Amino acid sequence: MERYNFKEVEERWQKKWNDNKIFQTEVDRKKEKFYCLEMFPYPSGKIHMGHVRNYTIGDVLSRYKKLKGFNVLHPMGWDAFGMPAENAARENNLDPKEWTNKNIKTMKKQLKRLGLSIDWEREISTCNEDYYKHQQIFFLELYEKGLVYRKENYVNWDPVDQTVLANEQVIDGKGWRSGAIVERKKLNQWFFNISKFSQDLLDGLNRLDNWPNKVKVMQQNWIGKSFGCEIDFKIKGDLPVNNIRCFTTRPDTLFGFSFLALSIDHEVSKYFKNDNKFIKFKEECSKTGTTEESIAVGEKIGFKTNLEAYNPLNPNQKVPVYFANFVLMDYGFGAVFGCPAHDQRDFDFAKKYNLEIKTVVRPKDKNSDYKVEDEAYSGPGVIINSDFLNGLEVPNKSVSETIKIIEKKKLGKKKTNYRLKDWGVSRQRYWGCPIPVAYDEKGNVHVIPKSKLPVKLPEKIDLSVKGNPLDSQEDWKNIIIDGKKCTRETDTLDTFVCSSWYYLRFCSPNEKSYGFKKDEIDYWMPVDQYIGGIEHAILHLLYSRFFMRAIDYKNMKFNIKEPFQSLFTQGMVCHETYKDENNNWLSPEDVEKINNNYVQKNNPNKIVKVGPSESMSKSKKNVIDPEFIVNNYGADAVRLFILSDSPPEKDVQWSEQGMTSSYKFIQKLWLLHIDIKKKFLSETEGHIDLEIQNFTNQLIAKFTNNLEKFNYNVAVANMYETYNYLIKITKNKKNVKNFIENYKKILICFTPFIPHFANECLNDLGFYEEIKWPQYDKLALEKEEIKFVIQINGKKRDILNVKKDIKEIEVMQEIKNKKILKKYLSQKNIKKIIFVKNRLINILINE
RNA sequence: GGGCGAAUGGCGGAACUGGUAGACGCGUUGGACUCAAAAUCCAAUAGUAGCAAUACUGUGAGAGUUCGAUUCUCUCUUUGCCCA
Repeated sequence: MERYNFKEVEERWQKKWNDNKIFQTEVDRKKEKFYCLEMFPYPSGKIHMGHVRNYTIGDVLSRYKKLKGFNVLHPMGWDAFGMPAENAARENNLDPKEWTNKNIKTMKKQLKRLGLSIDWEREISTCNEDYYKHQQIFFLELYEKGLVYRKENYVNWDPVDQTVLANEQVIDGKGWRSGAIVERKKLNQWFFNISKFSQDLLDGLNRLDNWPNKVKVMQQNWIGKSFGCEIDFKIKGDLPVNNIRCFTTRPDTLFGFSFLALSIDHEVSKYFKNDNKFIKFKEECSKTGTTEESIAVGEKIGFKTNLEAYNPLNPNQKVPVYFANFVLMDYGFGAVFGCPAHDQRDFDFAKKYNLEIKTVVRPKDKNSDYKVEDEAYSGPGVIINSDFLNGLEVPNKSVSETIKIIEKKKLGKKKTNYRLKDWGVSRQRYWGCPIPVAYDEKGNVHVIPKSKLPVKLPEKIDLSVKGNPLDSQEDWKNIIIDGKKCTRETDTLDTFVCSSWYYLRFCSPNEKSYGFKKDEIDYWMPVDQYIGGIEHAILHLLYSRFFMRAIDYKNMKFNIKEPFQSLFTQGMVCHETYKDENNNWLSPEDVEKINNNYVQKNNPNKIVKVGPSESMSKSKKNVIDPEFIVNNYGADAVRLFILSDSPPEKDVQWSEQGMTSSYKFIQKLWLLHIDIKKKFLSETEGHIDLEIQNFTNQLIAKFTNNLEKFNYNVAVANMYETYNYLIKITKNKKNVKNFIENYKKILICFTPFIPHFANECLNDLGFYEEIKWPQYDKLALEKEEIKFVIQINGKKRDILNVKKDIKEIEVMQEIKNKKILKKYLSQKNIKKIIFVKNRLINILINE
């Protein structure tokens, strides 16, 4: 029997698509566009199963939309700057550029082998000068518009590697690479003024109807809008300080006030700069990281000043003023009032320094004797022990009423606060986009003129030095601007900047003068469907939303504000984890299943411990190499399997059996195809078979619906159902004139999933014209005969095959003839009959 | 601690708007083919009882609304993710 040679067929079709430039796209204003974008990969070496899943989901959608007649833009590129390249280069004494480009070459070949419908003419790579040149122009434009600025800020500093770490590189307070305890250090850094758009970014979420609610909620929390009030506290002491301004969201707890805490960077600190004890305290503080978590978990320490603050609502009360390590300058005004009874951090602090803990809120189910004892109470309740605030409901009434009183007494005013902070974009790294500025000897900023862009990265660098390699590139660093000796900025841009506008570049990938062409943006944008992992729910997606606004700000006049119309977040690919007797991870390749026991392949006496299924990761060795799978089973089979077992938004469990069954399914489809072709292709004389016509019509309806709703796993199930049906009728039916016509429609439905196979079969039937998504007949869906359910007292007792639109009386007639129902209905009183047209009848009787 | 989601056979999962629960796949069991195995094909497969027709139970637990609830409401349990 002829076997289906997936390798030969798939490579032939891929060549054909490539040679005929099938997926190349141009602006065509007569056609409706569809921009399908998957998050572009980091070129780490080889593609992994997560990529296969992500890009297959996007490919099914792109192919479907193309068949529906849309002008589909489906591009691909590389998020090519970043630390792994620098690290790999350092370890292996390579050039990061060479390393990256080699990986891109490999991965591109692997992606092509999957048969993705990508317009490779639009390929971009963020580490190319013709990409980052435009990014530098954007940077300067944002600088001119006042959306970029420089300020001193704290960073996580690894004292061993002499480098700055991102928050996620700090693990348990230690550097991920060196293991050194991370310090807080102040550095001059560049910032994007994203917080300027806080409200706009928040408002924009309301218009994103096709985003998962989860992601919108996460962004909303990240932006963190809160209402509160700023209050001026009067200060007594021997320093020239009269007032300290605080921000608080809980002014209603002012009567529980027992200390005032300042950030060590608060301007009051200038009076202590020569105080040795304070200097020591500052050093202590620098040992805590900068993340909100490390501050919450870490020990709270304070430095008592000789100042005292008056309670604005109770001028008889005076409390001490401290510097404290849990107050950051970024929040409010770097000063908070402490109410230990109702804030855990304040509580910890008060316990340590023996400060008063005064309860001013009681839970609703407690009486006014309630006292906070072991931990702070921050829940809802009623105000107590607070003079004129007593009895107010916490938090809704109490906060707003207190603010009113404070405003009336002119002690402070209502204020909206956002948690979202400006985006620090400076990275002390080589392998990133250079920031196009320089500094003169006095430290003044000079921008590099646009005509001198791009500022290219120096080619031959010494990566073995500690810290940022660019710092030691003297010949690159020193330049003359306007006759002045200047030094280049040696920090490079956060790679999130590169990915914040790549979706725009795809619209005009070859435009030389600017990052994109406005009229092409107007045609292609927004991205109609964006697909990627949930891990980018906040940063990347928020930065992209910001960038769109920042570019538009003051000049561009985009038609749209939001870059991504719809967002789909796909689940991860998981696999069981294996360990040997010494708890070393084992790869699935080294594990074998014999008689329901897992053993090591080369050593069947050694038992393997099977752990839970977790997302594939190199460190746990539970990875399956897509290249190996594609070579063994073919691209179509992999595409089919990766979509078949779970809904795309959920995690999928990799299974060898599942993979094999997808492979076998395609082989079976091929045998079926040969049978159908033999039996029905030359059939021009026979009859028109209504059954297959109905089946096909229903299938198209189901398939269309499932594709529209991303129910790809259900669509795959529809494919199996179709096979089961076709195999049956191919045997039983003969002389059917319309068999092939319907079969062709079915094959077209299959093309988004298994494009090589389905196109091959269509050609094999002599079908060479451009394929279009088949239409279905809505009226024909409502069949003549329907299944009608008979319920007695709400329980299903029988199913009748009846004609459509049957009347209640007719159903009752039918029922009377049914033996089974007689035993339920004879000599019983019918209380009530519920008749639902074309569905069921429910007869209620007395038992 | 807060927010959001999830819970359906041995497993992954399906079920349109409240109307036949378990589609489809995997696994398992039995059979055919074979000297044998693999592959392939056929059949069965929620549980309990029964030779069977069939009956009863059943969508995490408990209540509620309804003629009827996997679906809607409330309470609880477990669990995942994000934030702290």
